[in-house]
Amino acid sequence: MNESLDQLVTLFKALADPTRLRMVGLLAERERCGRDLASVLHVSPATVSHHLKLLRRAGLVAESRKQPYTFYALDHRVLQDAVRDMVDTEKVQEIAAGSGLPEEKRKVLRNFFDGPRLISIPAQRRKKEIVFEELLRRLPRRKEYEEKQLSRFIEAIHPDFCTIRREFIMGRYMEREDGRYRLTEKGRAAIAEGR
Amino acid sequence: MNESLDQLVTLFKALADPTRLRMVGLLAERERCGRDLASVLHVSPATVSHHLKLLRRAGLVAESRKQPYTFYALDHRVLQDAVRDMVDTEKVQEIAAGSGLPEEKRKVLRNFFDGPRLISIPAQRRKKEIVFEELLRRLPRRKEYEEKQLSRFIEAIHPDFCTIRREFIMGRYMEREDGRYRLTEKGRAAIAEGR
DNA sequence: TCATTGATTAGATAGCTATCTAATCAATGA
DNA sequence: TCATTGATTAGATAGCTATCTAATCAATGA
Repeated sequence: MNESLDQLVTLFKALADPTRLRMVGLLAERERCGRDLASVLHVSPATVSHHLKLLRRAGLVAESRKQPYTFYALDHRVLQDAVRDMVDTEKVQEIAAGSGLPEEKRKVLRNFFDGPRLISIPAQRRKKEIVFEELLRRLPRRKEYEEKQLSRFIEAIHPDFCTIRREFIMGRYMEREDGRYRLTEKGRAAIAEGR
Repeated sequence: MNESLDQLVTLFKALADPTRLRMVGLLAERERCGRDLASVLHVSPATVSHHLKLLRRAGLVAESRKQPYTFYALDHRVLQDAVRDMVDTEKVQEIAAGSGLPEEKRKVLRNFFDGPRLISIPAQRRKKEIVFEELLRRLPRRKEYEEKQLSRFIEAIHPDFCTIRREFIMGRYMEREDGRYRLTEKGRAAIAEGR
């Protein structure tokens, strides 16, 4: 799940340096030996070797030994695959998601939320739980909320603030006293744990 | 000319860190405020602020203030444009080229070389000069070359090694003594300067 | 066998960077 | 007016990294 994140980071790290990026450009043009690269880039052969190691690690170079030279060329595939992922918004989302919540929660949240707004209140107990904990997380953090204030916050996410406010109490995420609402221990834990 | 290299490096640097890459993923999903990002990513708000600065610098985020929050969202355009450049081999070549040789030389070399091989020997004096200096650069570096050896090296690049070998002498890039060839001062300068 | 030559590795170093805590800022609501 | 809250900045620090020189390796040709 996290592999793809690490792999992408390795790739972007490889490209995140002017010398290496120029190397990539040079190798895209034609294969070149290390000595040539060093002289074109005005760095020492040792430095070229160092950069090649990082490019290799990212899977960007193909090499062929022809004594006394080693010729390096760009392997476009890795670059193109990765780069295509970044154009696809869905794929980009997965990068973050993969290393965050477990599959189940992500799916539920995706189904019931439309960006900032809740589409509908789930009926199933488990799904309801996931959604309500997310709602909790999205509230501005206050030591306590007045009923009117809390309702306003909820309304920004879903019109039926009455039901949701009531569910917060019934689910023991919040407790109410004198018309004031406060997070319970369980509520605070859900916020912290969820993410 | 170099702007595009620097811009790309800035972009890849922005993406070359697991925390930031996850931020990009999260912001691709929907806009989020700083506090949320901090809690999802398990880092301090200060760290989020730091990363946002780098993402902003790369042109990756759009923000909208809604007291007391600032909401950040991914601006896909920059990412997609840049990333598309990397899929296009020609564009990638330009990255390196732009920050190397002047326009004229690049054009001549592109026209007369097909990767590792010389297509034809230019007739125009200026173009000939550019091409011969490139040939010189591509020879294995030796203190001196025997005629046969030199011919073999040249032949790997173009079949008419006789003409080219002769031109090396006539252009004063090399001098010949006892059937042995050596680079002149001018020859060495051309190699060093050219790149 | 030894000198040459391209590539890599080891070791050093200056400069960068991800992260934190603490301080400050800016807006809000009590 | 003051406490709260989210965001940013200042300053510190541990760890990373681009680069170099020097040493070593590996193949070749004299």
